[in-house]
Amino acid sequence: MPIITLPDGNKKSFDSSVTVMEIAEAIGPGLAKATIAGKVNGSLIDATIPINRDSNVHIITSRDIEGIDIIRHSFAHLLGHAVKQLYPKAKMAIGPVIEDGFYYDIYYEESFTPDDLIKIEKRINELIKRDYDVLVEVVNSNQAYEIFSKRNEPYKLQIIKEIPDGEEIKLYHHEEYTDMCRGPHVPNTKHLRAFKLMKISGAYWRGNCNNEMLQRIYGTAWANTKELKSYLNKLEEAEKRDHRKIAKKMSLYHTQEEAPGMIFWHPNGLVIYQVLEDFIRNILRDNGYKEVKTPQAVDRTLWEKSGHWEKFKEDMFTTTSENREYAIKPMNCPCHVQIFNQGLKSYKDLPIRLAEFGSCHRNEPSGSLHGLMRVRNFVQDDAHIFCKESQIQSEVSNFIDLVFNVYKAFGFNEVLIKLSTRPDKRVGSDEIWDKSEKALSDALTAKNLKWDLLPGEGAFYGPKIEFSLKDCLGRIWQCGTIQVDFSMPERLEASYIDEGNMRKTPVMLHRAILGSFERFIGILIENYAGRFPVWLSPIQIIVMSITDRNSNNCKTIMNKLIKKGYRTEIDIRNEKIGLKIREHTLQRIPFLLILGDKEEKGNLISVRTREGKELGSMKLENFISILEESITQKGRLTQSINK
RNA sequence: GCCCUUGUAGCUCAGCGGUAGAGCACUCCCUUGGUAAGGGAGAGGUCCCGGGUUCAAGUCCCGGCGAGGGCACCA
Repeated sequence: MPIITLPDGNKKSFDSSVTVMEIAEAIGPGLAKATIAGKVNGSLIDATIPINRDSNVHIITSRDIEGIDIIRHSFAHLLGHAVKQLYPKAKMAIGPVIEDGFYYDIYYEESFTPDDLIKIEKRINELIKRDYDVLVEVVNSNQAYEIFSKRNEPYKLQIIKEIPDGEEIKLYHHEEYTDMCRGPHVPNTKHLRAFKLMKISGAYWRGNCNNEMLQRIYGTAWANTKELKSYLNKLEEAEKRDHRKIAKKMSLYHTQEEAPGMIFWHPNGLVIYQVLEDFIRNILRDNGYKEVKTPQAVDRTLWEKSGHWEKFKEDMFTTTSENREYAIKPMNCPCHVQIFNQGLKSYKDLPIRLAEFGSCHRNEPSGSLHGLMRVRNFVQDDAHIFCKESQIQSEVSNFIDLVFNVYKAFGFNEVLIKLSTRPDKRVGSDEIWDKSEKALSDALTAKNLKWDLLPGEGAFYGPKIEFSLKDCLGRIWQCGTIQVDFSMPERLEASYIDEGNMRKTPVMLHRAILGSFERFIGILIENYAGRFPVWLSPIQIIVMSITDRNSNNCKTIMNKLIKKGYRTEIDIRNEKIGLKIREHTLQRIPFLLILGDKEEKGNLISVRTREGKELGSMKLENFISILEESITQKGRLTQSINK
């Protein structure tokens, strides 16, 4: 006699065990029709599985987030149903839910092409129309093993082998197709309507590159076609923000075959780069850092000492001279230790903070290169803090504040924080790792920040905090970082004299705020869709003439602005003002000045913004104060004259 | 590095066995026009590189290189 309590507090009692679907039917046929699954005492359950005990039940429909996830998960099965009909020899591996959709990893001898995708999509649509019931069956692992042996699904068998004995396994029958899953799933395919297969790619079985490569089919799925359409629209819009496309249009940089993964910065792009560098340089100076510059190529023995050679020799560019082998530096830290090592240091000198905008080369795998986001030659706003153990906490804490202050200037509203702990392949004792991991997590906890733990993802010399930002398609890129390193100073024989006149090894903190300029600029381009805040804008002002008569006046105004340090260009072509406005608006220049006879006579300028707002005629001084205001504001998220 | 896709004019792309195309940009001419495209003419291509198939190859096949999307990697 289960008594069911609904979210609104209403109680219903039933004579015998009851399913979520039956509860929904008891409430109303509309709800029953919409029922996807239930949340019983907090855990999700299939709509057709009986409940025997008194329970709190929440009926899940496509309006719940859980409901959409269930739809996506069931779509993965439906994809399996279609694939096995079209390609009976395919072996199904795993088909989980991901953000916005699902995928299925499949082994199949021939490779799937985009044409196959269309075929599969068509078959799914045919299956959908049958509105068949999805049947759940609970079995034990022996039964499951037998079933998937018969069905000749080796990957499923491998998964079953890893499920502890005695644990129940749920099978979901989609007509003749059977899949295995924790569930829950939709009770009927009528809930599966809005989907699109998106792409195929390779994926290693179990994510291990020593295993065979499977074919992964990605799909997106939604509660209804309206949501699907709006998602596809959003995607299309997001793709327009792609930094590679915008950078080409704005002539920020280019790459070419002869230098894969390396950037040819054009004048426009270098402006952004230099503004950022100056910005950071000032911040470092104000925060007790000293800037240094170290060699580009260093003898291999130093990298052997630091431990990089052993782990990364394949990933470094090397060069030789007179029988000596050099590595083009992949990072600055060993060189900074060399600077620290010059002269005897006292505990009174610590912390010593050495910063460098050092150009580094890493021979990244070709498949990982991605526009500005992942390159083989980059410059970080890198610095290393040499300090005593007792100073770690405050250094880390101050650094976190610094990162957030800097990021605020760009107006980012989503910074992801991750703490990565000891990897399998590492140097240093467990005791040291315990200490460093604790130092980092304590600093984060003390600031009340939300962060994710990534076990095993730390650097080989120490744990790290990462500050990541998202690109236009939601891909996550690490930018800022702080890493504790007890090992490298020791390996490279750094030391200081402590209070007791003893030689001690300092702790080293590796840290970067922006990370690589390349990546950070990539993120900025996508974040602003190329409409840089005025302080970063490659060209801040374009001065345009109405007719040839106004050319000289344009030049005069331009020169005045350039003299004051504003990045200004002129357009005195024999073209109509409408065309000039269009072109420079598309070039995302924040301020467009229009100079005609009227302005010349009144000693005025006419100002228009790239957002299409006409600010009217004004004196140059007035315009400069508007300019100053927007430059000072940087990219902070407050009201702007441009918004 | 692995899997799939892809590489044609400065840019965006069409052509997919039979003498290289469009729009925009560019050059020249006309137009001096007031807040997102004025008009006309012209010039521009070892169709990524190297092999092969064919009477004939941007077009089909193989190999390389680059790029795009994933996977793996990421000091």
